[in-house]
Amino acid sequence: MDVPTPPWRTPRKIARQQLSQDLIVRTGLRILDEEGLEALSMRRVAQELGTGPASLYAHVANKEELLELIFDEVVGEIEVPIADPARWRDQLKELCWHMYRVLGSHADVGRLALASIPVGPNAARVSEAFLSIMLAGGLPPQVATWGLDRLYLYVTADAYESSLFLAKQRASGLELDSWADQFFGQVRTYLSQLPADRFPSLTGNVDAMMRGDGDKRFEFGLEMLLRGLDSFRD
Amino acid sequence: MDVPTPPWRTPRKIARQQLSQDLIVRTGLRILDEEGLEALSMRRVAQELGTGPASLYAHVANKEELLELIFDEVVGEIEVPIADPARWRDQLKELCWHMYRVLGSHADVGRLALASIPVGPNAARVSEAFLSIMLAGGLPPQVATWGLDRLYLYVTADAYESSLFLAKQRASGLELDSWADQFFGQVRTYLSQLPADRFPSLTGNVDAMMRGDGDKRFEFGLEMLLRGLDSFRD
DNA sequence: TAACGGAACGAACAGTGTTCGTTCAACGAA
DNA sequence: TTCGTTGAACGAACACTGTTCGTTCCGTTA
Repeated sequence: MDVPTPPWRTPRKIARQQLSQDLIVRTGLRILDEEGLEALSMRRVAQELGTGPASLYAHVANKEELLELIFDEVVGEIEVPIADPARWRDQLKELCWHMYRVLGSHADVGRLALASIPVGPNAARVSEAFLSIMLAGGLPPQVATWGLDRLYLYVTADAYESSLFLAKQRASGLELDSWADQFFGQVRTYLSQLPADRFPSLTGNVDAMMRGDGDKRFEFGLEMLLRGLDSFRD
Repeated sequence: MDVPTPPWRTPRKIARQQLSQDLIVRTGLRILDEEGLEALSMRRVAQELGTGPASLYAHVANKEELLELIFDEVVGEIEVPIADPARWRDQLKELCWHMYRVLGSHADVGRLALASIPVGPNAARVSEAFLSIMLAGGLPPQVATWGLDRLYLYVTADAYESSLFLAKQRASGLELDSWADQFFGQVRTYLSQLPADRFPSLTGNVDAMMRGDGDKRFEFGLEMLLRGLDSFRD
């Protein structure tokens, strides 16, 4: 025989739901994947979990921490190899590509890529892999550690830039192909119409400027970096 | 003998002020330099100009456009050389360093560096300089244009990352040196305390990981890129 | 059983970018 | 000179944001 709730007491909707940091992070990542970074607010996450935004703060310090946790969650998808001295260059390349693809598969995550210091548990794991590969390849420790720093910056910067393009495409409401045609068509027109006397190199190489998609440019830059890194070998 | 304003008409504070896009951009840049990116809101700019935020929209489409214009204003400070075939490598290096320094002198501008497609008038001027130097150095057009793309990404990404550190320092309320000691001390401790069996490379090279300030790392990465670029010469 | 501590929660705060409708002022035509 | 037009300038308001503060709930321990 329960005593009925007095009418002056606000009834709760449901029994309190158990939250956890992991649940919040996974929910955030799902929202980001499906709706984009702009849709990822504390309220949106809370709504998805059937609660209010204030409840999230028992598990994450603030939104910034949530974003860092989400990014590290994604980095957790990166599989890392065991270093092989005979294949260190290929392994570095493959690892960079793998990272590039994982970040690209959660498109808007690129926008978080440069926002955090790589000290999450998964980022440390990936850093260890990078470093061990370079050390196995005979690079001096200082070259390897700085190489790690710069390669990580390169991959995350490329991811960041790609995510910006994607945001523009999404904001346009167009399909990716339509948007790309339009956007890059505009860039081409802009370059073509620059005054040739002041911009002879740009106007004279518009085709070369426009050639190559994101993959090709990433590949080219990576090759630059790896060749440069190789030149520091003893 | 003027007729007095009727009391039912809201009196204007002052005579209407003439605004211009240039004035808004310069004001925005000043606020960003003095108070940081977080303080740069439409309201803050409008306040500084003695008006309301809605007035700015007669001159800039939205905040995003204002930030792009501010960035291009800063890029306008970059002096570009005339390409010299005999010194193309040095010239590239100097241009990158010059750009690095200009971006660094407006510290929070780095946060805008990756946000815009480099098609502003000043960005085009800098792009032309990069490209002409590489072409003068004998690089094939495709290598030069992709090299431009990747070098630009590198410099702006480094600026972005640096500005993040600066934001953390500013948020801490500490002086730069105090904050750096504390922050990097924490990173060092974190690395040192990773389990050595799972992170042998990181834990075995903490000193090398921590060595080198931003300038050194930028220099190293730039050297990687330039050596790599050189390897593509015919 | 009562007290404690941490999780969960709602209300509210201060702030954001932007839009909408209005006012102002300059300019050109009649 | 007057009137109409147009674009700049403006204020009020909207919808939204991250976060804090105070309260309630619930599990654990003494």
